[in-house]
Amino acid sequence: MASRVLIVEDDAPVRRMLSRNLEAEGFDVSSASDGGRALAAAERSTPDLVVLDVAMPGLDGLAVCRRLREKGMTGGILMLTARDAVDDRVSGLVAGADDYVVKPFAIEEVVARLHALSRRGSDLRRRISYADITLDLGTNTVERGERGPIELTGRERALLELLMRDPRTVVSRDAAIEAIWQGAAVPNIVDRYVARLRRKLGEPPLIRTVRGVGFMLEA
Amino acid sequence: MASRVLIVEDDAPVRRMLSRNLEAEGFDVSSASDGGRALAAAERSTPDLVVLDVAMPGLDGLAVCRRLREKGMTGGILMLTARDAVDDRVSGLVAGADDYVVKPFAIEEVVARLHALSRRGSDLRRRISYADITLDLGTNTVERGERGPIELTGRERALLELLMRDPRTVVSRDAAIEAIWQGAAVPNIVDRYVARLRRKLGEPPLIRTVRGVGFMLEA
DNA sequence: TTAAGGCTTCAGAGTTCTTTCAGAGAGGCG
DNA sequence: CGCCTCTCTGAAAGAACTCTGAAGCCTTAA
Repeated sequence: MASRVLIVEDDAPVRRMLSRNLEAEGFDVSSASDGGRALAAAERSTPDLVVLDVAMPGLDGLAVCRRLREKGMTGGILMLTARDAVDDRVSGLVAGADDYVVKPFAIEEVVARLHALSRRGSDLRRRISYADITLDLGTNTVERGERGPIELTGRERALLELLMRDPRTVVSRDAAIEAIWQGAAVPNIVDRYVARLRRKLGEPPLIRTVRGVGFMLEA
Repeated sequence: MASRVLIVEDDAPVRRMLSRNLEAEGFDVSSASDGGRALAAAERSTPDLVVLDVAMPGLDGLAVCRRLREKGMTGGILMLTARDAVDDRVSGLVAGADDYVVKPFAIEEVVARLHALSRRGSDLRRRISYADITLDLGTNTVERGERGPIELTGRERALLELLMRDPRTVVSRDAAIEAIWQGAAVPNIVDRYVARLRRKLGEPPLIRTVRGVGFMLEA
């Protein structure tokens, strides 16, 4: 009952090194050299764990992570990020990663974290709260006070999560489009989703617009 | 303008070691030995940065972190977590921490991360103050003493910022028009916005007219 | 293949901000 | 005290920004 690990890493030597070591640790390893292949591989046989390099040509780690979660992958995802790229780590968690290791890494570190993730299993339900709302990242639902669960679509959840990560801090349309749409969208799309969130979240209003700047979460 | 750091750590030797080293690094250090005291200390003088041990008797680091954020603390929070406690790190970030260091840590690591956070924080949420007013450049709001937040429009904020950059220094209409309107406007526009700021900022008056010259900020 | 739901864009309505003007008000000087 | 200049303010037109309904496209599920 070995955990199946999928390694996604474009650098062949690193990939092989990981592969070798994780196999030696008793994991059932498969690997992919880019984002597209990773998604295909995950489609074929859902891995229990994924080791994902953030920086890759083509579909990058964040995008892969997002897609995996959208497809219902619930296992642990360990990101490999560049040193000091704090933003990567945060975006990684936003995209649905569970933990990360900074490159260059000690292989023991990766092994230890994977074991931890595997132990933790898939019963994890990450949630974030602010004021009287709680967003369940596992099920894309929000609870507000005593009100029953409100179901969100993928985009709605992504935007709400972005706002909840930094409450009382303005998020510009550009920043949101960068984070959620990878820069490819009309600014108005943010307004559209803010409107939907406002309607779904009900009263009293939580999302405040700061004219000329963007939107922010505030109780 | 040293960054004020609050250290929250129940283990006295570790706390003293941190305190000594961070002071040597030029931080303005205060410390607390448990969660309750930490919140009280943060209440008294809002720190720019917080170093927070996750594992503490009573109110633990995660709870403290959450409370601090709820209270509007916007500075960087660095968590100290136990090795292999992956859940702690993730929950820490979810609770609002900005980064973490694994125990046992090298003091250099802590110092480096704090500097990084201090740098990041300063351009994420910049604020400038003079007398009893504080202008939040991120949200275009002003707070005056105990009064609630006053929202400014883009032009109002630009003008107030200009005045606050050099308090007690006269800014001529031409200079203001040059800086804010790129030279394309009637001098009277400045009067118009000074009037609005005066009304919004209330009593006692802060913007003084220097007849024949311009305006200046003075308590 | 159809149906349903989500995603995105567009255009018009609604709201808020910006700018100008003109006249009232205040200050300084002979 | 009177005059002249500079400053202040209300009103209003115009510009900019935000919000929302509607419609088309795409993906997924049946």
